Amino acid sequence: MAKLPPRERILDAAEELFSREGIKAVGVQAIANRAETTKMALYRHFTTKDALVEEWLRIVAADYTAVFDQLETAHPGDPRAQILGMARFVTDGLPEISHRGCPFINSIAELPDRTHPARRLIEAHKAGQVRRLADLCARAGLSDPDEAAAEITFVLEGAQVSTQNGSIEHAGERLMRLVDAILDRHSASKAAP
Amino acid sequence: MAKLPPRERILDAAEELFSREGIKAVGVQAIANRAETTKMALYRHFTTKDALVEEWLRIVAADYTAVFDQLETAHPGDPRAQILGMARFVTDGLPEISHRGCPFINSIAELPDRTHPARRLIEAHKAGQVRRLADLCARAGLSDPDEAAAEITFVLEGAQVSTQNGSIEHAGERLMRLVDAILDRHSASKAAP
DNA sequence: CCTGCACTATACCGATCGGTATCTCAGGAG
DNA sequence: CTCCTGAGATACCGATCGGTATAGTGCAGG
Repeated sequence: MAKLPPRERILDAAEELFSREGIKAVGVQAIANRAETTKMALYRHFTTKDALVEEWLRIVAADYTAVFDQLETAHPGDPRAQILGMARFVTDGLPEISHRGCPFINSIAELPDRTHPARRLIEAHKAGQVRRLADLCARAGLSDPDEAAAEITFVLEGAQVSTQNGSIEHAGERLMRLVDAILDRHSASKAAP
Repeated sequence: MAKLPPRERILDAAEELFSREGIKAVGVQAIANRAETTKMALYRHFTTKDALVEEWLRIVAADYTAVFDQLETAHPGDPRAQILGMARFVTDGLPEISHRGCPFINSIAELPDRTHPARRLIEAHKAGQVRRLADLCARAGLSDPDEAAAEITFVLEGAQVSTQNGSIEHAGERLMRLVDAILDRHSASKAAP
């Protein structure tokens, strides 16, 4: 078992602990322990705990963006398939996320200061996702792309929240059906007055 | 200006600070200060900080339940109006909640332990809300009440999350339109195959 | 007056927080 | 062999955490 370099081990440990326990609940010592290194080493790679939090969220955001990119190459010229692919990605992630929750939603709850770099990163990422979704909706010929993108965003977020608090059964399938219905409704709205 | 009794002042201070800063970010000393009393008085009324958190969430949950009750008396025998009233209530709360977020969603992010009393309270409350919503959907004659209630729950939660992270404009109106569309779709699904 | 009670004020407890200084020790250069 | 360098481990820093002990204060009822 070849160890990864210290920086990667620290980021892996941060990913695991932050997403499982929350940001404020996890101390840097715990991260260092799990990464099988020391606090000193951690502070050589990250100036402060906040910087580590920010870097962790940056990686998570990049992973989501990568899914968008991957869907674009998997379904070129088929924006509707890309949108449904994003919904499918969230659906597939629900069981794993179950009761742990979305890292962005959870983290923003612990970052009430809107000027905090990590929070700005989350907000910029979410805004980018919505913009990209609206672009896909426009390309899919929907009559009101902004509205459709907003509605789809609502249900994607809501499905994750409801899975976390355990209030909804079969959240995945319901999410898929609802996204499909939203797309249908915005496709037909111009044709059936 | 007649002061409220200490216990009420403490709960008011907890409401303000917990919902604004988060649970772990607020110390009992800060709550006591804002309530214009002392830590000692606080621990006379609440055995521990967790107990105060739980009591706060119990009150917030009761407020939500009271809205359901109030809508029932305002629109007796009109379940659809009650459902739309609930959506309107969330919509009207969005500007105030703006960037602060829903107390339940935020708190559950800081309570990863599912056996924690406060978390159990939140989960029980959310499950009750969904059950009540499904009951209204059934009374409104929708073909699949559980599905409709789940979908409405998704969008109510999602609208709050998206408002908090600032990614969606006009979230309120979009929420209302989407809930309306969901109700229409589940009303017509049996009549138009 | 006095007694009792609820509340306040303050000091303190051990633990832990984010962050840092110091100390140890391996290994290459001469 | 000595000397230097630099990374890793340890101890430590002040601050703050949740929670408590203790002494004082205002006010009711007898």
